[in-house]
Amino acid sequence: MSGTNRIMENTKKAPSSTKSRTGRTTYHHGDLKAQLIEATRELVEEKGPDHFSVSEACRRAGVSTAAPYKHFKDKTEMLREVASGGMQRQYQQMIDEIAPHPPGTLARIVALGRVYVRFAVAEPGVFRLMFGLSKDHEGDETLVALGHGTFGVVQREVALCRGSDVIEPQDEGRAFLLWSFVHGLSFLQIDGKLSKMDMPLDLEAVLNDVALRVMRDPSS
Amino acid sequence: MSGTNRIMENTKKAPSSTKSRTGRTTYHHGDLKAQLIEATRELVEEKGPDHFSVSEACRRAGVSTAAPYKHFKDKTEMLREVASGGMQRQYQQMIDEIAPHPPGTLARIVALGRVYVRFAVAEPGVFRLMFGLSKDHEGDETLVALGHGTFGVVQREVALCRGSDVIEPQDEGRAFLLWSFVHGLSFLQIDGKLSKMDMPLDLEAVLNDVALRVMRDPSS
DNA sequence: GAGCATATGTTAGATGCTCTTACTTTATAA
DNA sequence: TTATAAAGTAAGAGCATCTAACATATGCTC
Repeated sequence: MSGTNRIMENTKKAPSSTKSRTGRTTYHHGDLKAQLIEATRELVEEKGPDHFSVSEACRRAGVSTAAPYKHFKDKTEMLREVASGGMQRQYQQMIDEIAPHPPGTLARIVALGRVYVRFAVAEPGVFRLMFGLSKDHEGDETLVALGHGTFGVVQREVALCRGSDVIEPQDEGRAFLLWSFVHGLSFLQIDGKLSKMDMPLDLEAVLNDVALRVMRDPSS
Repeated sequence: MSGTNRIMENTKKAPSSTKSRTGRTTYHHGDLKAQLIEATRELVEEKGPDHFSVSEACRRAGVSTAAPYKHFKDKTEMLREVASGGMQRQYQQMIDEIAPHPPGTLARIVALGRVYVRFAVAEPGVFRLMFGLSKDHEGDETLVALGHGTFGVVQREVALCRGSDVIEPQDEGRAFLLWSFVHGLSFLQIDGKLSKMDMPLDLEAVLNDVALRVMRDPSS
């Protein structure tokens, strides 16, 4: 009588049931890959990208430490999944944030910067993963494509702000200045340099100031 | 080659002789702490701050893996020493680079930015250590003090550029904008984001552009 | 000098991590 | 029913950090 082991209740197909992270009743997990990615994301936020450990993620998902290697090549691939998810989330937030403002206005430029910095502050671990240790995922096509997509939005908005539908070199230059600035601001913020320097930050004011300075004709 | 003086002079006692990193003839090393810091610095550059290992540094210095713990509390203290050294080097480079230019000129502002970015590109590992993983050395007074010193130079130069000897809020604001920008530019550069975006960088041009935009009166 | 205290090495090992190999269990579909 | 693939486990190799106990050189006091 072989088939009547522990899964008495599952008479039909009824694949792995439980989704609770702790109490698993069946041999197969059912949703391990997604849960490992989520556990990785949480741990990256809690401990930082450097101190994330596969073992800890396994503990949280309630599986052995060997289990992830059926779903991921190695530790860096798990991190890459989280980075990729972050890129997509950041992109979507940008799209959502500029939507309410009329095209071609400074408000849209400011909105892009706001999303960038807020994302970094809200998810510093993932942000650091996305832009920090490039060694682990420098050749990843997906991430590069996502980065291009996001930066493309910035370039388009800068061109629109100038009243043009096509992106020209000056737009790329301005977009680059904006990117550099919010990128630096984000890192200074999440690394606590500003608080250490006793520099309170009025984000909206600074973003407006920078947007104005960058978008203005330099020869005036 | 300072610090090895006593060894040669003292003919009688003749303590640890060799300074070659590999072949040690005596039980005691003679200059282990300094050599461990240097090995750490090299490894941080070669493998990045995250992939530095104490064992590897020990191998390079030719000592057992337990030896460092007579000189450093733990791994992070070794890294902190390297970070501290980097801060001092960066500070000195700034002082040297602005010296040739007349006080109160934009050229000095540009020079500060040039040092910042060039340092990051020349020593990306140490730079990342200085500004990246704050978790390991966020409470270090020495590093905070060094940071204050460096940023103080920027503030002073900005005020001078305005024609004032005293630093006022507007100077702090401008210094902060400059810092954010070169900080972001540095990270984008060393993380290879610019090359991936097919964005060649004319550092001098960009620094001049930014210095002008930031130092200019925003209400013009 | 002699002898002790201290500084600075060593070896051995506890513990934790990543990742591999070999094996077991379950789901699917012919 | 049964072959096969998918998805888990256990065990362990290899490397890491760090501690403890021990060994040796240096420096200080006499």
